Amino acid sequence: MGVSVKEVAQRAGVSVGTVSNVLNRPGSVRAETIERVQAAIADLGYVPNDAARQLRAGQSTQIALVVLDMGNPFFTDVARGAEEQAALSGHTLLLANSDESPDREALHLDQFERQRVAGVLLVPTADAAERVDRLRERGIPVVLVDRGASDRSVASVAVDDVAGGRMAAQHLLDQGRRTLVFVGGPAMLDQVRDRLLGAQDAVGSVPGASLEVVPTSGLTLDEGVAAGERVRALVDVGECDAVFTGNDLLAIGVQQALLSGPQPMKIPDDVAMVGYDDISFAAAAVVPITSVRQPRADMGSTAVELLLKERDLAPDAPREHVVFQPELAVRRSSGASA
Amino acid sequence: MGVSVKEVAQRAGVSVGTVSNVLNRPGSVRAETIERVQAAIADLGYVPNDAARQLRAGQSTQIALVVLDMGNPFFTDVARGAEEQAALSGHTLLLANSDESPDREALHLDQFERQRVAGVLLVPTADAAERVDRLRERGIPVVLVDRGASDRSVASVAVDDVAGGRMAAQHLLDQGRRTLVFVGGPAMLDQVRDRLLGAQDAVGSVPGASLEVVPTSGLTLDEGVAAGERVRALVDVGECDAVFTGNDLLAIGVQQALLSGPQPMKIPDDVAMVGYDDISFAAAAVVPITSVRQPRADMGSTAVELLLKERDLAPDAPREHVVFQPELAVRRSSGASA
DNA sequence: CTGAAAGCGCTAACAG
DNA sequence: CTGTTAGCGCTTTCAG
Repeated sequence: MGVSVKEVAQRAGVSVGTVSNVLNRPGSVRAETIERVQAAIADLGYVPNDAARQLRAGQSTQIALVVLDMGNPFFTDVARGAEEQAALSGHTLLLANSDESPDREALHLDQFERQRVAGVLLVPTADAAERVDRLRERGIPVVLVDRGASDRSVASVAVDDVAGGRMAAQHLLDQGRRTLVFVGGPAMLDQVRDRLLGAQDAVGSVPGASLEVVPTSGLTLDEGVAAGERVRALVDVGECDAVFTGNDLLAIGVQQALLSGPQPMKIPDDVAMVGYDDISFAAAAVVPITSVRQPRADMGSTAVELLLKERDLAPDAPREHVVFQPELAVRRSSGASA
Repeated sequence: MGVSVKEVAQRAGVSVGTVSNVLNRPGSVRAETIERVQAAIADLGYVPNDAARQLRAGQSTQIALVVLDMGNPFFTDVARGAEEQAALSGHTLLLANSDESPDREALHLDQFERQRVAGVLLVPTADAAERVDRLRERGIPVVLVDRGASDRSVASVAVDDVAGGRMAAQHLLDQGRRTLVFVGGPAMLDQVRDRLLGAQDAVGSVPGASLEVVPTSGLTLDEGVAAGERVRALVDVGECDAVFTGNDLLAIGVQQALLSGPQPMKIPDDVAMVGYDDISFAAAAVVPITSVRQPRADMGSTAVELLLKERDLAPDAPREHVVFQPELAVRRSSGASA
């Protein structure tokens, strides 16, 4: 179809090998020849064919990132960090969305296998262990993102979600709240589970404090709205004076439900709230939301770094597990300033 | 490196051609042979190499979408619509972010050219006409998204932004507001320009009404916060009683600025607000934001449809220009219910 | 420093 | 229905 090295070579009066050298090892070509070749490239409008190059190389120059929800600013920020870091080494980022569905995740992973990507950064849905092993057997390095993998020989970069959950619950307890509710799910997501574990830990060490769980089937705004209705019922009967949500999208949804309708609740008076991720919308909510902050961009760039290191690691060598510590961004929703 | 058709063929006791047939035209192969080949594929863990397939085909099966801001839910929704439609025809979506930068846009476009993608859906930064022409000369079809292209022979799918702008301003005027401010930029973005034009049109037909422009250098939350400070000053001196922003991110930022500080403004009493895009966060803002709604997912899927039609269109044939009509989602920020 | 030639993995004729 | 073969465009020895 298009213009190929052959035509460029012909036009410049050199061989294809020389054209390739001009493109990839200009140091080994006479200056005058380079010029001639480049003139031919410009004249003909030659554009290298990545597929051919890649077929030859045996591997693509793309790094794939599979996230749980592209509509969640948390993940787009992680992606941004990853993209920048990838660019530094001439790699390009391929972004895919699993929508928290293992099937969609598998579909994407299959596709990446066929593409022979240079590596995969995966925010896993549930136990994606099998899929991960398979990729690695095929020679595609994998780094788990936003989730620890202490038990496995897979590199990972995550935030200490147990600490984050504990931090959130402790903050609520410090404000004198005692009947906490955790909103989040699906339970099989490790991130969610860990945040809940941390919260339970904090609550468990305060006599008289309780933590109930309102499960959701996803970490989205809509799920938050639905869960908010159930939280409202609990508040009404005096069984909830504080809410901790699995992420900020959920928190924003819960808040929306709590504040709407004929009898809007007072936040933080009736219920205090803490979210997770500290996305920029959390600060812009009706009542600005206290949230557990994660170093999003750093997670992305670190994941890429770990991935690139994989190349010179023996298959059975131990892997790095980078764990960031979360911070609490305190805002009005938790009633801390009062 | 990996397993290839050759090894599968050997193992199954057939030729490579037959393996290829099993994969691509199973109808023309005996059932028993198919089984044998598939067993070999499973045993060996064979995964087709896309690069080779693509090299042969001359074109990839990927469709690229370049958006202005991956952090903006508006664009991720467009992407979602596009991805689903693309999947219907066995295509895969490649998402790229220009961050409103023509340079980054060019970088991505170059990369897509090398990849020989099946087509490009582009939300153009400024006048990307040259780049678009070049892609099309190279045989890569292009569809412009979120922006009309009436003057050009390039297919496009957009929303009538002039009508949207007019609608927003008219709504504000209907509430009795007279000193409007438009927040948005950069001015070179066609979407922004059209929305402003529509607003000016509406304002121009009401005696005594005015429209001032507070320019921004991007359509982000942060830019909105910065612009909000300037809006506040205008409100203070009585030169603004209503704000219309180029998109919802800006609106949320402006609102955040207006509501913070020692003297928070009253919305809609002191200033009424209307945004654009109707992203889900608009309804969850401190004061729920009235916004001009665009059919995001439809725009994405329609763009893919137009792109696929391109293949059987003569280079100089006229192109379709799908234009959706926006709707106004009225909420508290514009004071309409009062 | 440059040219010739082999081959990456796959598909599509074309024969048989 | 199945086997053989010729490239797709590129890089990379290996000679010269």
